[in-house]
Amino acid sequence: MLPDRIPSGKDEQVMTSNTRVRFAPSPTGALHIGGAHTALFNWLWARHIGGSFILRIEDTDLARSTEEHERTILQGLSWLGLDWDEGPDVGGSHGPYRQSERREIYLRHAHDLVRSGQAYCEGEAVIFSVPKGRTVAFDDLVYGHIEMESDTLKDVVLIKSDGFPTYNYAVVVDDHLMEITCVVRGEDHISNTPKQLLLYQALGWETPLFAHLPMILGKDKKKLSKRHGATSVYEYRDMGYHPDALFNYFALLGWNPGDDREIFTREEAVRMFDLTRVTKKASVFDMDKLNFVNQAHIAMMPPLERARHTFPFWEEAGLDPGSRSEEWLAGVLDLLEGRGRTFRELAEYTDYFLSFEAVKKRWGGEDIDGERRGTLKGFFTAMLSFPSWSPEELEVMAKAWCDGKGLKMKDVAMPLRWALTGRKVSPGIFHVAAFLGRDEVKKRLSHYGLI
RNA sequence: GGUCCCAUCGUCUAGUGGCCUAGGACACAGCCCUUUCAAGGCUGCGGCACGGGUUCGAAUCCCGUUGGGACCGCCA
Repeated sequence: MLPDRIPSGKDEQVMTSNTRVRFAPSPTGALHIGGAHTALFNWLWARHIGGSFILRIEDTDLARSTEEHERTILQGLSWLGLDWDEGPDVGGSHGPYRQSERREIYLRHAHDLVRSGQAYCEGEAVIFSVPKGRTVAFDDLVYGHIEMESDTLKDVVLIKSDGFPTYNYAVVVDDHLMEITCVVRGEDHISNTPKQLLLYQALGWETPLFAHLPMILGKDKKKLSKRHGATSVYEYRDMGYHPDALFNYFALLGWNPGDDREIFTREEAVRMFDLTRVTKKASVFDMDKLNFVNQAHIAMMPPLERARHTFPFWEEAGLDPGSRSEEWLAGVLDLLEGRGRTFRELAEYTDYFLSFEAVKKRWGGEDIDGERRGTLKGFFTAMLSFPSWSPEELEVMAKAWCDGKGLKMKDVAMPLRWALTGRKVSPGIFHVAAFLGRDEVKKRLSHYGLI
């Protein structure tokens, strides 16, 4: 009754086309990390094997479900780059895809169970009587063989007093009717699986395959919650993470391609993904690693795209990137050469290109005494009248000038850095100067009385 | 409490009995590069939870202990 073969290797080609997996969120909040991770693995498997990815909304909790949350979840999935073949918004041949719209169906099958003596009514509720003395077993694609005695289970409420189905019941009815072939969900559902299996048997339905995914925990190894920081994918977007990077990082939580590759594109992940390579141990969400992955993705994206992603963060910082061309903005970011782990940092690290005001707020021209000021004036004046304005030639010129005066490069580079950026760190300062242009550099140096 | 699951560096992991004096990545430390900070390169730190078996041989198989997690809701 339980298909005990798992699709792998050459068999994949045969079984593929009708593979159907689903992500079934409850619209009681934003799309959080755990949900996104589960959705991602379902999507990855569907796309890898050429099957269908179905989205189903489990809105049977009247008190907490809202349309607003449903919209947010759908948008969150889209932001992550996950698309679905059937769902509440796009429809499909196995709808409706909202449980609140399938009440007749749940009621019908519940009554069948009552009629056949496998369930009983208690007030308005319908309850499944768990058969005694049965060993319920299944072969999880990730966790292997799992079995449990039915005697350890309590009867299962099927229909609540409000007429809505419970999770454990609705999930069985829907997965069957929607012809889901493999249920991929969080490991917290392993304990629920036996009672669902009993329901499949009572209804006379074939069971799908199951693949449970390891949980994602916080740094303290406890279930991820607000205490651990951002938990919804939108918070990551707002902090300046690229969806491809979050995608890449999520894919690495509980799975790896089998070689040493850690940075990959969506397409590469689809090609390499395999449910049978999913690990069993719960993993800790590590911001350091996410930052690294995000930095890697920012580094490999096309300059113009990088600029487009940074745009809103410049605006948020009160700057006016719209006054510049996209090419110019992309050029600014090119100067960063790998600096910055998030788009937010990219914007922050380049604010002085868009506004001298930001520089003035950070540095008032202090720490330069009279004697040094005189020396610097000499250099900056020479620099501003130097025929070439290419960063390389400016650097050569500066080096020669310093050598002639017995000075170190940093003796002139650091004051220039402060005057141009208002910071003690920046990309190569002659590259900054070159990009800013001779006039702007002159304006800033003159403001600080350095020419 | 009952049931189920898990257990390799701080973190993510490779590893399916000999290729492992355990490999990679992040983080951390140091060095190189250098006008600063990154990036890049190199080096280092650091792990098979513990105890029994099985075996010529165990991170890998079995049992137990310990630790962690999940479920046991008319939440999902």
